[in-house]
Amino acid sequence: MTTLTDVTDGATAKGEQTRELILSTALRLFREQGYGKTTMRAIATEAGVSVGNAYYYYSSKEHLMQAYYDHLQVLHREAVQEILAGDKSFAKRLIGVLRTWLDVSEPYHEFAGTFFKTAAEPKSPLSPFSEESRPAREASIEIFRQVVEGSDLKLPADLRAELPELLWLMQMGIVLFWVHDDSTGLRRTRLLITSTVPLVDRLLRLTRIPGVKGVVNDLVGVIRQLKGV
Amino acid sequence: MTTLTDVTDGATAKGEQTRELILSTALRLFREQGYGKTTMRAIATEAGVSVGNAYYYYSSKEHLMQAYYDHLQVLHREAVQEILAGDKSFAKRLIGVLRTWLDVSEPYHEFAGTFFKTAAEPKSPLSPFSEESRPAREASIEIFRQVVEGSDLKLPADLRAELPELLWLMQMGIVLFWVHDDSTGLRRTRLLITSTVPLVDRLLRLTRIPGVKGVVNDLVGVIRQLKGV
DNA sequence: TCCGCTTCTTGAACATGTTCAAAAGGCTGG
DNA sequence: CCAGCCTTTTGAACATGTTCAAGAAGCGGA
Repeated sequence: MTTLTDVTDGATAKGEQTRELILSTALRLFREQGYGKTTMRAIATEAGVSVGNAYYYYSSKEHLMQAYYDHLQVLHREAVQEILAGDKSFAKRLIGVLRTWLDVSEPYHEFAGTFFKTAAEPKSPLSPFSEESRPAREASIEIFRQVVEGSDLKLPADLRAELPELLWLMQMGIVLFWVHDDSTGLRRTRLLITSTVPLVDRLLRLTRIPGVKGVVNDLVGVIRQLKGV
Repeated sequence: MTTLTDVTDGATAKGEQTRELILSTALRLFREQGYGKTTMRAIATEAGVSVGNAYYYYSSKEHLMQAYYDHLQVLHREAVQEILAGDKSFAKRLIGVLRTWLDVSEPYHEFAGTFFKTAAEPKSPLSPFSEESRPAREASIEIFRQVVEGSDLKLPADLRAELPELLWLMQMGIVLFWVHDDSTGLRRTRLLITSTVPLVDRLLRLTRIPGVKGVVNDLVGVIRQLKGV
């Protein structure tokens, strides 16, 4: 059920401690030397346990990555509350949320690529679309729901209902870009955000124009259809 | 220089033969048992050569995948000429090209995920955005240039110039969807194509409306900026 | 023909993610 | 305190992608 862990039933306090020791050691090594160069043996040795023990808690190296991702999720959600409590402008809220994600994730940028490599594989439970990562995904979408709800944006109800998920998809796109971005200070990704958000904002407000509205309605229909089928 | 091969200088006829033997054996095994379950040892044995010999021609298992991808590219380009010579309707041309890609790629759908897994990793030379796959990418974009050029679509010049690359991006999106699509007969991906293409078509024709035009201009500007920076 | 150079081929060795049977540790009811 | 049972831990063994030093094969020129 949980995405973070593989074993939770009958867990012991000692066990929990070991699990966290392994995770924190792994994340530190990932940060220090990258995902690829960190071996399971190194993680185990550094944490003072055996290799098999690491596998007892995390069924693969990639699951350790997944755990990191969930961790980021929580950090993001927390870091974003201030912004969501303040501004009412839709564009500002969206920019704030996206930039915060960037800030929170920055320390991991170098090896994040490896995670999204795995995430791109459909069968992998680590895919952002998978059943297993549903909780994390929904938590993410929830943030965008807050972005929309608390904003000044006026929209037809059906589009408004669909929007959070669309914004999440937009974020996935930005993440994809971010992963490939090796400009200093992530200049290009920041540029992407500051230039696309106002566009999205304007585009959404254009939905009042009759001709545009028709297209948008169809678009929403398509998305619904694809989700259902 | 080439994307298909690692060693080309001073190649012998015999050498070329071995290279092709290894590639065709690999592709066959990939198709028969999937990418993951096909070991380099199996490929070598089946081809009647040593493991090291396979590595002499293809510097990694993933490069064998890359070779398959280039192969698909050629098949697609050829299969698409008939359509491009016929219809003038932009929507029909685009649908035709996308569907043909689907048909050409169908036999490999099962293990294609593994390729795109790799492709999603930024540093990988197999990434569709990488320098190494530039030739394949440009060949792909060229197809979409043909789609636009020979069509009845009337567009502002700057958008028209940018459009082929945007359509290629759209195809990347569809591929991403396709990789995740396990519906029978790829029903969902086909649905995605038949429902989004008319939308794109309508959206493009909307660019005459002043308010929309402004947004589109900005969008083109953003894309240019991001490509340049 | 023989020498030297490049091309090609080999297979053992290596690195590392993963598995598994066995043992150790710890808890609870009797 | 013991027996039984679940949790935790171990490390050797395994699978497989990859490397590499060594040799074989081919070829062109003297």
